[in-house]
Amino acid sequence: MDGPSTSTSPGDPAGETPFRYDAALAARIEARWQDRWEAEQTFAAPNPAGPWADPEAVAARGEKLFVMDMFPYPSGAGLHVGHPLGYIATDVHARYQRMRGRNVLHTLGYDAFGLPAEQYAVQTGQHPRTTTEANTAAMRRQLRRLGLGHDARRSISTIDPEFYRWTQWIFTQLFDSWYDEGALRAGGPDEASLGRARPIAELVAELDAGTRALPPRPDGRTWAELDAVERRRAVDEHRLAYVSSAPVNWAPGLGTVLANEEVTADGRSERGNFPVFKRPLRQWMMRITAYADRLVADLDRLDWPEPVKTMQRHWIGRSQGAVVDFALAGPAAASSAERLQVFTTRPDTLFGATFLVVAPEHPALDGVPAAWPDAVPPAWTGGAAAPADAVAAYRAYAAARTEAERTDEGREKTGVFTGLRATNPATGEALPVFTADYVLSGYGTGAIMAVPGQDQRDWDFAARFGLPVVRTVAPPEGWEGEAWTGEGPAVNSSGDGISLDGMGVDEAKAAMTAWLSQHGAGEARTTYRLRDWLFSRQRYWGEPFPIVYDSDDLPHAVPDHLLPVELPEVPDYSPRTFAPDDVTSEPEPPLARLPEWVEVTLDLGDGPQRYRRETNTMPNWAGSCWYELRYLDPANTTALVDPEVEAYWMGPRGPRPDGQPDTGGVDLYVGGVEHAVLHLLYARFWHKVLHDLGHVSSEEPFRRLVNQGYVQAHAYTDARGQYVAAEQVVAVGDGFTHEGEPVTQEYGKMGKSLKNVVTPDDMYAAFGADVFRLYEMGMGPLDASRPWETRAVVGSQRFVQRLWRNVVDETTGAPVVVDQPADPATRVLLHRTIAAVGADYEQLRFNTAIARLTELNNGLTRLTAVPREVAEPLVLMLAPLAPHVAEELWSRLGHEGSLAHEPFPVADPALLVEETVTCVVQVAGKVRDRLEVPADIAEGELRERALATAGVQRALDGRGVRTVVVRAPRLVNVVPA
RNA sequence: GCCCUCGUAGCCCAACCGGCAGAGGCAGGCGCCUUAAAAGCGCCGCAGUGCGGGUUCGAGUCCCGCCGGGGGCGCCA
Repeated sequence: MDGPSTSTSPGDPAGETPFRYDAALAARIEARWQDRWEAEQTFAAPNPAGPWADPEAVAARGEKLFVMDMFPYPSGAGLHVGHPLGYIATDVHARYQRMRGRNVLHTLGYDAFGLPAEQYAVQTGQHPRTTTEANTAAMRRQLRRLGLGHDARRSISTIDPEFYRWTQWIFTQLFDSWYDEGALRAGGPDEASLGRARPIAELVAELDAGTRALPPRPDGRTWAELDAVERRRAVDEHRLAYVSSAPVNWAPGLGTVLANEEVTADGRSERGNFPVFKRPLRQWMMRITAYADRLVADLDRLDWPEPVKTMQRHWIGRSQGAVVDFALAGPAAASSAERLQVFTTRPDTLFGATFLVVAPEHPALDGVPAAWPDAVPPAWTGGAAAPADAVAAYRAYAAARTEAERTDEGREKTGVFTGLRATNPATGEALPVFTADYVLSGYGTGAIMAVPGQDQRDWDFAARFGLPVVRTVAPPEGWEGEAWTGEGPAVNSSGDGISLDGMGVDEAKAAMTAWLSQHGAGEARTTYRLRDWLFSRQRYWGEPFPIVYDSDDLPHAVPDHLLPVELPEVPDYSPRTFAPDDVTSEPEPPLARLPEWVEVTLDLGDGPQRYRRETNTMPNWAGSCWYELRYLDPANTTALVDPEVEAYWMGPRGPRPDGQPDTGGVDLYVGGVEHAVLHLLYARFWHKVLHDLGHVSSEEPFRRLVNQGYVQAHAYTDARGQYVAAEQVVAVGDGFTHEGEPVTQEYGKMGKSLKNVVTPDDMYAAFGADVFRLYEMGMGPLDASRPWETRAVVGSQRFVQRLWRNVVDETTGAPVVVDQPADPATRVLLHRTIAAVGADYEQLRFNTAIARLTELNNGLTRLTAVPREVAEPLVLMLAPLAPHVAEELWSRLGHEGSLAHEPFPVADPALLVEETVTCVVQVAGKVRDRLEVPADIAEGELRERALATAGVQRALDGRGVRTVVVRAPRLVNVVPA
């Protein structure tokens, strides 16, 4: 091993200690080991089958472990010290488990398609591929310098055609599938779970055979009576990936449509903060709603942070209630609809429904009466001469509002009478039907029964329009508020063969639902807040759809052998954007500007035909929906993953601790909580589809999820409120100054705009990667956010330096450990440390593991000579956290190979047993004395000795003793009379 | 408005099933080494756990109500 010959450390200008562990020496050690790991493929994980099949190597290792990070987006901004936090944590876990003998799969890919990459490219005037690949290369270099023990062979990039070939293939699987609600599903918590995806060909076969019928059509025709094109259109409505013309989120300022999940609560785009409008546009959708129930239910079988589960449950928003049919009455009989169906979670309040409200987009509004009925209050008509005029005016008003304006809660209710009346099935009363934008077209049936007595929104509307209120749940004594939404006995709720009066809410709901079913006026219904996933984007930098349209405008999947559909070069990759508030603009995908690409001749089985390619691209979530599977078998050219390989790394195991069947999935997935509903919900959905279709054995992609906290940093503003460079700020007394001027301390995310960025490269240069890793892991628990403090990093450096000096001579680089046995106290300390550190690693408590290792190391510092029997296990225990310096010391201690696969030290149980312990003697819960007692002391004896102590006698001061609580051998509590 | 989280020493954090509030680090103080210095060495810990109640022999830990920080949802019938 060649020593550093040319450079000397800053603290050693004379060059007398060339082997002092400083940043320069760390840099040389780290580079050397990184090269060696790469050359020796130290972290390559063998596969049991597939192109890399090496079953003997698999058999030679222990149980498998699949560890993953949420892969990075290679942005142009580069990394700051917050980004690697999770990567270091998974690396420590993976390295520890590798030393425990596990066959560990850990790698990292790049999520490189998407809007920000495209925007960055547009800004810099370069092709997105150029900037994205440069950013990826820069990030790879920064992360390699960190010493992550990844299997580099398995790294993927979503923009690689060999990768997105399979993204497109999965899309064709979704396109070629439908969800059969009635099909039996194997596995799952219940033996006879129903509902799974099936190939669309099976649906066609069943329709052909007559064993399944289409849902009733408006024209009343059956499958057999349809022509070929009509049949295709009917089938297309069942696909999991389908084209829809429903209202979608259109952001003119971005030039693209967005998924619900990408629109913020105030109705703007998450990217760019542009206004978003609801527009009916022809778009690709994913039928994620078919999986709503399973996506909720299976959360119970995942080891995920409770907040993430809660967010997903909330987002899916399962609510149980009933649909109720109201017959349309009077002049409206002319309209096409005969009845109006509403959804309610409170069927028990039906007797209190005094009017109905439909969304402005509701189809019933197409058939309103020609004239107002007699005696219509002027306030209801909106000043219009006839219902059709009033409705048209209101629809125009609603359409011009953004989602945010429509759903602003503080706003006064608006609406207009439709001229329609509908009969309450319980009371027989004809109720007026209004349209109002507080009712949403996409939820439930787009129509509600308004019960002002039990719903504040309805109360507000009723108050505005002078509508009656009937309370059907008695509010508590002295209630002076408006709508009462709580518990109470039902009142005013008797009618045709039913009385709910006196029942509690739950009982009344059940009784009313049963009555509705019996009378054909409604039934129980579960609805979800979750909507289908809008999957197309009018963007360049994404996966092209593997779809072509024929001369009848019917979509066809591009066959497997023609995948991937490569993203073509375009003269201009910028999307066409519009004024942010230009509601009437139409999306224009960049790919549509390439007629020679769009028009294509293909043979899809019936001879060469002309087809037109789909010109939308996929959203940037597509690649992250399944990338974990490709890590398993990245070289496989015949399948996205070999089934045996998938079963090995991700397949279900035995029952969970709670007795439910295991879902399978990645053993540990670490990432930020910001992906709680987007990526994690989409990925679960695709995984379940692949599971249903038999491509994967696991039911879920990620069995265990941990959210890492954020690294935040102080930022400073001057008197004008401008941010100043945080690194130049000095603490003065109670405050801070920048170039002598006082500044104000703030706290927030690290970023250019706050001028408080610290990069990993800064840390490598000043301390080296190992010290940086130790500092990041030592700051606190993985899931806690913590403030970055560069000046505190020196603590981690001192630790490594002390360890280095305990093992190596700073002048010669030779080991200084002795082969004499350790003294008993040191040996006991070592074994207690081994036990504690092992437990800490198991539970990802790296901060406390570091504390224990520091404690042991400090203990060795006090010895005149460090025994090898302590130094070696200490080096091994430190290896997951600070792998380079550990390898270096291991090597200087005389070992040939890497320690990456050395067994982790095991504590000697005999040395963990304490012979004597300190017993705390309390009186009335306050510590009054202490006793050194044998660890196995009998309860009775301990009681006697405790009562005899001076402290107890003094505290009792003559009082008697009521009871004595003895928790041998550690505690006695004397309770005075 | 509802839901989820977190409040321990100047700062970051430990404290297992309720059982001595302190493992580790930063900063600070004292001393050592040094001509001088430090990213060197050694030593130094009275904060009763945000506030107020409660349960218990005993509460940082469990329960209730507030206060403060962070996050999610948002007219979803």
